Amino acid sequence: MNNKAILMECAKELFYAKGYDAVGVQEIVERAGLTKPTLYYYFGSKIGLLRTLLETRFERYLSQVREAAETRSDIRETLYRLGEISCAFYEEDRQFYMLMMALLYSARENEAYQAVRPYFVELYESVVQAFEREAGRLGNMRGRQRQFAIGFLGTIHQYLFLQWETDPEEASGRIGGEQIASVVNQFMYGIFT
Amino acid sequence: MNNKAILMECAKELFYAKGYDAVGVQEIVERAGLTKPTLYYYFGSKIGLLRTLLETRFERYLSQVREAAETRSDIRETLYRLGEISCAFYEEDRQFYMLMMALLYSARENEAYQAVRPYFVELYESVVQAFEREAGRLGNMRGRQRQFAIGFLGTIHQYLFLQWETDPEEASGRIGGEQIASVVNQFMYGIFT
DNA sequence: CATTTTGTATACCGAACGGTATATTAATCT
DNA sequence: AGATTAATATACCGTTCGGTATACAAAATG
Repeated sequence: MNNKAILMECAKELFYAKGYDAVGVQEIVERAGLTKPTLYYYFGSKIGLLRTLLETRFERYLSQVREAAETRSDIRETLYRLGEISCAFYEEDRQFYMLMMALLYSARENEAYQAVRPYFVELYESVVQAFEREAGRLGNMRGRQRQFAIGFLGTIHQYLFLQWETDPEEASGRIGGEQIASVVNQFMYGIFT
Repeated sequence: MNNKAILMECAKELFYAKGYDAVGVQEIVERAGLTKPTLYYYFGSKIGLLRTLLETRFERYLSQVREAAETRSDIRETLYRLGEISCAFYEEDRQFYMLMMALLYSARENEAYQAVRPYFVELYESVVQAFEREAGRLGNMRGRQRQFAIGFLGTIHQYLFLQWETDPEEASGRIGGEQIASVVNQFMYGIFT
């Protein structure tokens, strides 16, 4: 790993553990075994570091979501695929996933929030699109695609959040396909399944 | 309002807007038109201020939830009541509600997170209890009460989150009973209703 | 080989951080 | 009235904040 990558990794760990605002630039470079000018050389600013981190890590997930949402298939299939992708993203780096969520829920004025927001807006819009493609087939959706999209993403996330509260370290193995199917099922058909 | 209450109100507004860590004690007292020793006289520390704020605002909501969760009735009725209470809590002070969520999603090491966590644990456990009381009647729940509880709270919250993203200011009126019923319905019976 | 570009470090900036020692005023109690 | 307590302010503490001016070494480029 080169110094740029080291800085991003250290920053991610610290942002996750202490929160973006609470982490000092000094702290990041100390963990990386480097000095401040090096960080400023690569990223220009603290928020620049975060932005680079988001760009390199979130974009791949987002493109997978886009593809799944655009692929014309059964809604259940689509939702399952979206669940699968999201779980994989979570498992790839739990810290990063939870950091994203923390940033999403941080204050509006906060520049860290403003940095993640566009990514979540696009994520959300992709999922809305998936539901909209189904609107024709599901006669009773009557403009509730937005509610469904945010509800679905929320359900998936709640599941991962529970998973993580139970076992923050990656002790347990991968999340099984049946589990994803169970969550998708619950979302689609409710709790009496 | 006495100075203690003024300080809490100002702190809440700032914590909501900028995040707990990003707000300085100086900033709070300036907005309140007071000085630091006054704040430290009442709360002892910055985190003490937050703790007092949580205690005075969250406890009431929590006791309502407890009561609703313990009241023996139809599960649908119970969920509706919980939705109602949560919406009321949200509408009573949207800033405070969103601040709570932001704190819940902040980093584990963060003392602000540690301050809110117990409240959410109790909230969660109350709802688990409500589902557990129904376990006998719902034969197919087989130990999924925890998943349902967090799923339900998540669904309600996602709905409020959408509501707030759409209209952060309290421009629109109260959330209607049918809307709550619709969300509870979606949770219970899925999206094909 | 000379020059430019890339990458890294030392040492510093003013500002803001959370918190406090001390003093003073206003209200309460004896 | 005198003593005590509650409530507020002035002025300060050492530390850390994000960021930078400058210098220097290594590597790429002509």
